[in-house]
Amino acid sequence: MGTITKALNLLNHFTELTPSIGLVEMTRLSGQDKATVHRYLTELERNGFLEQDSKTRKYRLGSALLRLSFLREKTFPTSRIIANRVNGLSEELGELVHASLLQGNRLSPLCYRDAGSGGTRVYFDQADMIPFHATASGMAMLAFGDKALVKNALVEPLARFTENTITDPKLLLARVETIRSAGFAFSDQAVEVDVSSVAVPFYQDENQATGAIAIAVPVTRMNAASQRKFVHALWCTSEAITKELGGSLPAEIRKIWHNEG
Amino acid sequence: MGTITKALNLLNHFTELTPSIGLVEMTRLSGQDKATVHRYLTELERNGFLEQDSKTRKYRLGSALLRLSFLREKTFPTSRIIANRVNGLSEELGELVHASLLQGNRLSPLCYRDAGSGGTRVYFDQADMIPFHATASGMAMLAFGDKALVKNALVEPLARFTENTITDPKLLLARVETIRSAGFAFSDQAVEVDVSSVAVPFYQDENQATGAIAIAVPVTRMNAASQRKFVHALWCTSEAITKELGGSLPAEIRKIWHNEG
DNA sequence: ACACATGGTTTGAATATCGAACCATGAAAT
DNA sequence: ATTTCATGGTTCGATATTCAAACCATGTGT
Repeated sequence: MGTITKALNLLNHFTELTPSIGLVEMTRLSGQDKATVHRYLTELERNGFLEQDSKTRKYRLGSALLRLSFLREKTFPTSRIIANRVNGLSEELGELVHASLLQGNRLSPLCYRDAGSGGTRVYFDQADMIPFHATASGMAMLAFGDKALVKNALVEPLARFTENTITDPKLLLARVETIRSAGFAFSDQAVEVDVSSVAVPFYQDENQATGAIAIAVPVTRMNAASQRKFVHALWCTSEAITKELGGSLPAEIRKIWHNEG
Repeated sequence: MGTITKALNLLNHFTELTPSIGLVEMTRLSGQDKATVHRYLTELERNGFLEQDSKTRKYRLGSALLRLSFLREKTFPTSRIIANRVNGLSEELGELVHASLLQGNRLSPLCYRDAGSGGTRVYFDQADMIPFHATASGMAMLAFGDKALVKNALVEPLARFTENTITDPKLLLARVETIRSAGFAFSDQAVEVDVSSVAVPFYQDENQATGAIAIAVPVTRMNAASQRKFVHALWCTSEAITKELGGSLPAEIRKIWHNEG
């Protein structure tokens, strides 16, 4: 692991709950030496990736990120494309729809839209990390993303969120296989009681999935018929997103989706 | 200059016109060795700061930037705060208002809003770099930002855009002094014929300006009376932005603005 | 088949990074 | 006022990473 990776990893310690971090705290979080961390932090700051509060001396994410994110979105509008489709689907179905993007071993929410059907809404927290083994989106990534993801998901014991969370690695692998042949991922109250989801992957190229789009509903609204409807809608939307992103569905995926549809 | 800075600088070569760059091209642009650049690029890619097109093998800005930008904006909503004020001011005056942020030696546009009064609009290009010596915003940064900016602005010869562009370093320094005592920056057709602007800085702390907010109008609508109106409006808006960003106006600035207002 | 450009990899030599120990400052506590 | 603790920040010799030149592999147009 090179210097650049180590430095950039510091940025991942900023979260919604800890938006600014001091030097010593960051050394604790990263497990590296204080002098090293300090050099990294100041160098990141000089480049606008961090800012330092002049009073508390704590560091926070910097405005260079805004500029580069803007530019990326202007020249390669992933976010806009996906958000449009998410909104469209949510409106069409009247349910909560959300999309997440994979980066490395991290799956993070990109956008969501709740049409607010019937008053019951599902909580969904943005800009945080999504656990792979307990969500439909995460399972979709394990099944259709880079093969290495599965191994990586098992290095740590699987956290339990509810009674339904899969914590046995063997069961998880079996579930991944099921999902692969079904062409969609599903999760029943595995991260939160009363919430069921289905998810499908989308592609930026024709190899591995780069993200997933999911529908989450109160468990009372999920049955065989509604699930079929949701999955079909997701398949269509994913195909549209994939096309707009300049990717294409892998042959085996296309086969499943079109035969079952 | 450390490794991190050199690697991060590669990101700055992506522009709206060159949104994806290959290895050799990047070597040329950065002036560094090919092996080095390749290591940097792959390491940036592994962290999601770049993505590589699977066909052309070119690199483009990655989605980690979206995630981090999102998080920054959620925990420290610079962009939202400024955009709100820009919109408000533009609506109030019916003129084009824009804001830019300083990062290092780079001034880049953050947002703009043209209320579209009278059909005449001013062209404004986002996500690019703003020249310091030829714009009101840039001059505001030279006058009220980090003192080192002025030196840095003079290392290269001053590019000429129109007949009115200041290209003589001595004249530039004199102009900076004028602006400092006036409390606002102005520019008359220095970057584009027929466009006049006024600009004032805003602050995230109480030392140096971190950005500028400006009004650009067709030269026919700029006279002593309208300029006074624009400057006054900018002062109020900057004070509001500065406060919302958690900063405060330096004593000497406050004195000028309140006495003249 | 050939030249040429691209992406990517290897090598010893050079250089920048690492990290233990150190300094400086400020806030509580005695 | 002095001590203590925690913080941010700096120094410097050992060492691990980066550098740059040469090389390989692949694809493309002639």
